[in-house]
Amino acid sequence: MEIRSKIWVEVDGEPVFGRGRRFLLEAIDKYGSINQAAKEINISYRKAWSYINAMEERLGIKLVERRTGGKNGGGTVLTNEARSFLEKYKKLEDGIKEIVDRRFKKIYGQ
Amino acid sequence: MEIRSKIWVEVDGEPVFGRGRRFLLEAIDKYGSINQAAKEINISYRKAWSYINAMEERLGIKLVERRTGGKNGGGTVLTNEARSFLEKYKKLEDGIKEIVDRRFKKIYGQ
DNA sequence: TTTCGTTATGCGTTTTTGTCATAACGAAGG
DNA sequence: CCTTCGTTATGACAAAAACGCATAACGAAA
Repeated sequence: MEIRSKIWVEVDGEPVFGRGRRFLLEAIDKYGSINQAAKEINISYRKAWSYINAMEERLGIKLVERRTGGKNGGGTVLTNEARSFLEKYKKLEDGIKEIVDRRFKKIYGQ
Repeated sequence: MEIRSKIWVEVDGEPVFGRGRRFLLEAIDKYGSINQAAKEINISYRKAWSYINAMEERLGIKLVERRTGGKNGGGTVLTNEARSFLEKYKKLEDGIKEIVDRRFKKIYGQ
């Protein structure tokens, strides 16, 4: 028996950002490609693409700069707004899991 | 933009108990009836029934005592094990939301 | 034996989620 | 000029999960 927790951001009651999308943006930042990022975190490109579109629409922020075609087929880089948003989310999330785990051990014991 | 959080218990990687099921058990305790409880928390009886079955199977604990037929058509009461489990979960959950909200205000607020 | 409000459950429908196939793009190199 | 390559971009179908309707069974009391 284990405890799990998650936190996420909503806009108008619709989920807009959580741990999965955090990993997606971080992977895009690392690889410069939605395609590679999706492989890294084990989701389909289609899904990654849908996530990004939904996030941008709901947040009203342009998160990525996409280039299609060209050398290496193109690519995608994070905007400064995306980096800033990501940082805030990381601050929010980091440490929560530890707090929850500690409580779990204390209450359920051993 | 608002923050949301949830915690839940898993067994073998399968979710087994969370806020919704907490409310369900509490409502059963209050009304002595799965049917009334389901109405109270706005889910179908079918769903409530499925939840209970899955919980009991995965936890390996008998959570409710069901009686069918008879005066008032029967009813359902919580077992002592269920009450004990519920108490632990409430201890675990209560306060987490406040911690998360405080962080959110601090990081995103004003 | 009728009534009543439960529990119990099969099954078709709807909604959501996931996956596959394929087009478009455009810089670089031949 | 045109082929190549690894991207981005989407439609359309498939699979899975969730939903909820319809109906049976139950048994104490009147």
